[in-house]
Amino acid sequence: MAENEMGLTVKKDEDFSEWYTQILNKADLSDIRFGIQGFIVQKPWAYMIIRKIYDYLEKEVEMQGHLPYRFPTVVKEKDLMKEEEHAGFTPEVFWVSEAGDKKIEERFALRPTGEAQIYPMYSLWFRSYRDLPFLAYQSRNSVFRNEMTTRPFIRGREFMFFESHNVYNEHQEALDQIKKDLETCDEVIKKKAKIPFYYFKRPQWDKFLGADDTFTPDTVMPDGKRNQLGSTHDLGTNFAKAYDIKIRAKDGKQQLAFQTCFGPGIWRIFAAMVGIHGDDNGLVLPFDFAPVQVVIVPIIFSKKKELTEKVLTMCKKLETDIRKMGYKVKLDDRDYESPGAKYNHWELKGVPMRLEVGPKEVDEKVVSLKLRTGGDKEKVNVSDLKKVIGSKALELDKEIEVRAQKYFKGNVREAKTLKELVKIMKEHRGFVKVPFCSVEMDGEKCEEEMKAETQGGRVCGTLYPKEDKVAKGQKCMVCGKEAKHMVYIAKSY
RNA sequence: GGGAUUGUGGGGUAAUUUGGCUAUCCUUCCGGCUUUGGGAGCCGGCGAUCCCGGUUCAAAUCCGGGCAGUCCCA
Repeated sequence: MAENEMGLTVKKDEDFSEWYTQILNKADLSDIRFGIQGFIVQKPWAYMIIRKIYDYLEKEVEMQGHLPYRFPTVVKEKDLMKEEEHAGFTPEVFWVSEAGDKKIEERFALRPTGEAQIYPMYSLWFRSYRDLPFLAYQSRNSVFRNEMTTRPFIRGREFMFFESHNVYNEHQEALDQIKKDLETCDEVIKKKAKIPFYYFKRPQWDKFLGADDTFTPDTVMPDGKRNQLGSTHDLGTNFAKAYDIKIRAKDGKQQLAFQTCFGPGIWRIFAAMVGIHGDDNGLVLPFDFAPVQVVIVPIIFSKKKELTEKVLTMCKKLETDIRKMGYKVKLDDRDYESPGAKYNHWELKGVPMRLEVGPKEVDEKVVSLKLRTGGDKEKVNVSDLKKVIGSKALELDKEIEVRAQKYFKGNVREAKTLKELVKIMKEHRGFVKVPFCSVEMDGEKCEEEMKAETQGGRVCGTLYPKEDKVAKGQKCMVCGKEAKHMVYIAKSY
């Protein structure tokens, strides 16, 4: 009877929007009642998962030689304006223009992404080709004055961010780094978080302003909308020109430095994990991301003291042993909740593995094990536990991965004509692969027409690094000219 | 950025149309008894009309403004 209030009351397939809102609340992931538009509180269960995403990313890029640093929370107006003058891009920001009751003469902004605050320093730091390459990153939040509808962890005015900003002598080094950024996304987002995605090269009209090329890992959410999980940019020497990042080359001449920047959207990755892996009972988490990996639920009886003692003694020993094995374990020995209530609670939170221990288990020296992804309860000998937790963790991860891949594949379709595309997007959304004339600037007008016809479909780009082949004689689905590329269309957040 | 809609205990709601008595019910939470192998039961208790202004004898209810949320569409 309490089911209606405590568990999820909608099915993910039937109303994803409502499901998403409910799970954020009921799994205790965020609190949207902070009271300033677009700013939310990340509660412990969410933040522990988010921190894990950071851990993996930081480890990956540090292995590539990136150094950590931390820039201030603010950025000078003059430096922001440079970005606009040279790249034509100024994000909407919050201005700091008063301190106490005094006006600040030269106002400054709460920082959006780091280019405008980092590159002026880079201009001071590098003098010689010997100073390069320079690879560094920071993990921190980003603030925009975003007037659009906000959605927790997907679009807000403040969000958790990660950015690397690299400087090179040669353009080839920049291109190599783009590939490494792709590998980083593969490693963390695909392999660890089990989120399938496409790596796109964005069309020229939709790249990061000031970049020569933009690449993005994009996935699709259960409501069929594209979720851009990050981006990496080949900046060429554009920003070096704007921010005066010059080095003395081997031959003695001054030259502009080449740059890349890479920014996985931490919250977007989190939102994808919640939305794609979760089910009608709650969160489903890959084993390594779970704040609690193994929960022990004792079956206890208030009337039978001795029996309860016996059960709890075994549970406490299990807890200690499992912790020693290196797993994050929790013994839920609350005596005022029924076992059923506990099962539902921890399933809502996405704990991967549950061990039940009652009098029967104590006598047989076993535990009953149940996986979050389903299947029957299994009895496991206590002496085999270490081995079994390890193998069950792999089994769970595999199951999550297979489900996610199947889901992703089911959200990719093909269309040859605009009419077909319109029909598909009306019914399914997701990614649709289509023949398209051009991803250079001359293709933009075809996108506009397609966007109007499909009510918001956008060209995500071409697959990278390996573009789809275009069959002979394929025509652009919009203008009918020869199709030079196969591109993917999707609506986005 | 466009449109729609909402704001009542921690969460979900009734009363709002037609202003009026002690603001309804469910749940959570707290205390007690009892119970525990898939969301137990009974008894008792705490707890609310988003903010500012206006109209009125009287405002959760009507009017104006603000703040915030949700949904649909770009």
